Amino acid sequence: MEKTMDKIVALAKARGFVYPGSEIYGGLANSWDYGNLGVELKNNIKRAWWQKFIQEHPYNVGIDSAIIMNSQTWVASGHLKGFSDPLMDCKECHERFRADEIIEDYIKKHDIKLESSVDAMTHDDMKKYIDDNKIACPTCGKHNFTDIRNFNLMFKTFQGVTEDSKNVVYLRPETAQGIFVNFKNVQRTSRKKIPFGIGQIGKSFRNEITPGNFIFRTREFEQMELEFFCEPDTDLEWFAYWKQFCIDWLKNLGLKDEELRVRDHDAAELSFYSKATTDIEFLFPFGWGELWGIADRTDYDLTQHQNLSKEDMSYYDDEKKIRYIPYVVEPSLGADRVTLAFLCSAYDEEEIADGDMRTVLRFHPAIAPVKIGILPLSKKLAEPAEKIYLELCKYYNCEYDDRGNIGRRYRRQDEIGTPYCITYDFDSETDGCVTVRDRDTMKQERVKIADLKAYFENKFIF
RNA sequence: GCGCGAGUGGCUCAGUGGUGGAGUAUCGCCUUGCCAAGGCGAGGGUCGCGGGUUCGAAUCCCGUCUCGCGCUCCA
Repeated sequence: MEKTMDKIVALAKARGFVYPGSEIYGGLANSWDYGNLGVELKNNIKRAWWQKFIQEHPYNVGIDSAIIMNSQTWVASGHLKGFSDPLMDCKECHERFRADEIIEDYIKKHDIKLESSVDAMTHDDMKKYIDDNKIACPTCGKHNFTDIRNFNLMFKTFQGVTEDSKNVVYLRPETAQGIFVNFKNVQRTSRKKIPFGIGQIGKSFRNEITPGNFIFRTREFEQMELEFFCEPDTDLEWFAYWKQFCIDWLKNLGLKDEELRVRDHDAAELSFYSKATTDIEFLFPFGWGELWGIADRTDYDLTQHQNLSKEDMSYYDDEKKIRYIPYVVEPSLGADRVTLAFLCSAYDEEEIADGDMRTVLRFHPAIAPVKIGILPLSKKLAEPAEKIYLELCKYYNCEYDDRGNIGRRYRRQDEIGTPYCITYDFDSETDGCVTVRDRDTMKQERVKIADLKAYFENKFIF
């Protein structure tokens, strides 16, 4: 079986997982909408994350912070500076470069010492320096660049009705900062002692120049982040702990060993704030892609906020009688890309009889958008079957379908990844039983209608 | 932003100057009664948009928009 993005994107659209965004207006590049099944799948995944990381984890609590924050937040976090790149194009060969990098390369090559650092230069300074020194295009060797334009990767907007620069605000590029600025609040109200963690699920926005690969990289995306606060010098132990915890979560929900790999960042790749970073990657049809970044952020963020806000971010340990700014280990997971990973992993085409193919999404029952399909064998049996549906959908997301023949309806449920189908047949009238068919084993079992709720009780937990 | 490619029912596509089609999907009826069956029928498209050439344009020409892929970015 060949698993391709084309097939998965087509199935996603055809069955209501994901549609192209704003389609009736010709679409909007790289925006996607979750459909009737997609929202169930994604919600189930988010719920599964919340359950293991917050609800069942004695150390952690959750919050939900605002998307638009005081802009000082982004000064402290470094985003206002670091997310902004001076870009220019070579008019000769149309390659695009970062002006600061071209200058850095040039001074390194010629062993020149600048009076001030490149970071301190304005765009005009950089342009002038490049022109004065006739720095050549690294690709074609000519010197004919466009002006430098600023690419800020944060979405900018205005709070209030006037477009006054004083009111400039940004859509958050990560959910983490909403946790850091609330560190004191949550610690106080939850009465947690260190070590403890604060988790959050929410949308973030980055004006990426190159998004792509379906919902893998989009400008608007959802994150599931945990910021775990611990004592300095215990960070590496917790780093290892969370790394394993994340891997276990993915595997328990059905991702396979051969689809996952763990990649540690080397020194050159590490972000300025991070002491250690590990990516958990998934093998998508287009190649390996990062799902989960686990970073040791040290005390960087809390220190930055303390310095800028003048608010004390330290924690006092009553038992050890020591005061410190906590270290932070951050497992950060992309909700959209992990949804895509589960979709890709679940996709299967199977030959069930000679030449008879079916497409199956083998979701773990816990994340399957529809848990039970209820299918009367004949339309004449619609009424009692509907009664079963109305009872079961109080507990599980169910779908009732009496259209077309029974085989077609089974296949349809297979295609959306429904783990169980209930068939009400003519015998049900007399023996009070229905047939429950398992998606993966294709085995059928007679179950008393009265026992159905209990029968499914433990099928959808993980 | 640059380069390449593509826009015709929900989907896949045919139609290359003369009254817009097929398969599939959807919906209805009949038949069947446990794995995409059969029959009959229905709905659904100003052919991305604008202009030009022509008696006549989905088709030729010009422009434009949108999408996809690649590149620079992914603190």
